[in-house]
Amino acid sequence: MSTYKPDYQRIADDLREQITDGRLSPGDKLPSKRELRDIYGTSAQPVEAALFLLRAEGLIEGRQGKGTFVLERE
Amino acid sequence: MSTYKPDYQRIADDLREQITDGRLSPGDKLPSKRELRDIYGTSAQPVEAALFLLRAEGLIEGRQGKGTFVLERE
DNA sequence: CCACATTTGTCCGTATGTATC
DNA sequence: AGATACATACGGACAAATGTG
Repeated sequence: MSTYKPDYQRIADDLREQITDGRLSPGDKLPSKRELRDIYGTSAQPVEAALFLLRAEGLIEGRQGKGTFVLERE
Repeated sequence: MSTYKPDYQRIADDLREQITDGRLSPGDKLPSKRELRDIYGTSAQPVEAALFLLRAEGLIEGRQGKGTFVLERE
């Protein structure tokens, strides 16, 4: 057995936890993708996948030229 | 205004429709990623993103070495 | 057991488009 | 005009699992 999780999953889990436990509130801006890349020590791809996942979950929304923001809970 | 949709969205929509309207049934195997690439005339990336999305939606499941299969509806 | 082909999953680097400031 | 930032796409690479010989 293995406890391995891909980078994008760890990033998504970490950000999701920050959102659900209130460290990130609706309307808050997430770090930029470049910053997330540096924070997690990966390339752009895992960051993209993590944000893609959280978008699909309806937790965040990206706004071109502005940033990525936490959405209101449905 | 524009009706543009990215490739991965078109692929995901097409496959999702095939699943929900019964052309693809639970247990059925989807075309391989290589085949999907050729079918939709894209590179691997949009195909990956489409399957990633449908996986997140719980519609399909990938099995390494075997293929991608339609799941039972929950 | 080993070699090989197939297939899914993940990651890297790079480039382009679009929108904002 | 330039910098910043998100979104999408291309090409290439390697790991893991499966099946066949």
